[in-house]
Amino acid sequence: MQEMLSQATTLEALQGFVESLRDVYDIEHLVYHSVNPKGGQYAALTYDPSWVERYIEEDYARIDPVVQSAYRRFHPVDWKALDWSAKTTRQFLGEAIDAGIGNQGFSIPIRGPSGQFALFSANQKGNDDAWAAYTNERVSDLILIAHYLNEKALEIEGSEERGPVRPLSPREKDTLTLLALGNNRANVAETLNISENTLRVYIESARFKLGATNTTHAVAMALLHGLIVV
Amino acid sequence: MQEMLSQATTLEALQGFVESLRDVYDIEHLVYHSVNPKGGQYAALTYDPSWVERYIEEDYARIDPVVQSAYRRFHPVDWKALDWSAKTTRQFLGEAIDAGIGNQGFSIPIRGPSGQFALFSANQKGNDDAWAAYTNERVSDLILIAHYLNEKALEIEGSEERGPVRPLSPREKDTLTLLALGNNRANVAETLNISENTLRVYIESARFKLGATNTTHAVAMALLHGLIVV
DNA sequence: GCCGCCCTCACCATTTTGGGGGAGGGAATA
DNA sequence: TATTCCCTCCCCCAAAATGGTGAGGGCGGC
Repeated sequence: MQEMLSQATTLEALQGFVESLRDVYDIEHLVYHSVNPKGGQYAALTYDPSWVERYIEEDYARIDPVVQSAYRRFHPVDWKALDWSAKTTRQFLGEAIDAGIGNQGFSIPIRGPSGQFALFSANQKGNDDAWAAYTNERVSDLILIAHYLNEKALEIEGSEERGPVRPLSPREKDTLTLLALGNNRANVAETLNISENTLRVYIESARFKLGATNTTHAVAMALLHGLIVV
Repeated sequence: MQEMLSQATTLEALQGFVESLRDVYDIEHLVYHSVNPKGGQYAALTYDPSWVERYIEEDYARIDPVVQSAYRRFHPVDWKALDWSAKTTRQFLGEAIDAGIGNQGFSIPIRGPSGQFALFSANQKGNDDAWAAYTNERVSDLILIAHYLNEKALEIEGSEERGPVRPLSPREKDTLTLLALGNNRANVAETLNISENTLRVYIESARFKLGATNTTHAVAMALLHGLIVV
């Protein structure tokens, strides 16, 4: 199976890979869904194309409780554990079921550097017990698949989503870190025991290196690039 | 093995688990190393305690090329592929080898929401070929272990590293997102087709919800909490 | 129906940032 | 040795952000 994946060099091939996986794993639907930072989405999945189109058209990722919940979790999420109570959520659920998505499912969140985020989901119709048995048996396999699939997808898409940036000097890192924590220039300068004038040089050079238009932008970019850790 | 892990309820038990894993996998050292956002670190590992102490004391995570490189990658990293040329890095390497760390190794980066980051590394002394054979055989197992180990560590530590925050309204998200991209208030207001005065209300209410002292802080917090996606 | 939250807009004084200069000493690298 | 960063400091002035306060309409939940 991994040999098959390693031969995939296009996103279309990934799509085919996911489809064949569905048969191997004897499940109705498998979905690899990459939510790129820039708002672009890519998916390799077994859903009905019309549902996919609608999902993207309506930007359902914003209300899809699976996406929203997985985005702030580490563990794989069983769909049963989600909150489906909100009105918009119930409506979304109704549409999804009409489109043939199973009532049982679980999703594995996958993260990369710079905020890359993807979901690998398996789902089908069925009762709770059967589903619990299935997930219990398959979860390790699916975690690994999620991992390799994401690795491959990033490789194909070109993982340099955010262009490379010049590394920051230690002082620049200190500066942006303290700014990210909510300090203003005066505070940061005091903390670092330097004059505010000096501090400004660091901020501006960091901004220049990052191609940022202002301090907020520079801090956001430094965080997203993993250049500073708060 | 997973049963053994599921019974671990303390960080000490995790330590024991990692030690027994080392024997099962016939390797010199295994290291689970969680780098918490706040700068706190936790590790379950098989290194010499004096090296661990020194590592923490000197804050070597800041210069350790394994940590630095893994932090901005998705794939597991083989230590051979790293850049060991910088002076401080070579010195660090010398100290590490003196402390008994193997010359061959690889590390699997693991990420959670809100910027949680951990590393699971395996290493030992040996030549390149033997190491390549070992990693090729074991990498899938180790990826899974890394996954479960991190899941368990977060569970034990309490994964609410950053206190919960009130959710942001759609307009607040829009606002912070556009600010994170480097727009100033005037631009954002124009983009959203609202007056700058209105925009300010969103910024301030977002700041209030997040407990942020200024816009930069609010944007940084929103990014780290996964409340906005840029 | 009331309460809370969201969306929208306004004004004014003050504080904070940004733009654009210049300058010296030190460390590292090519 | 020359060049390139890095760290440190200074000045002036314009532009932008912030703090505080007030206010109306809408929607959804209890």
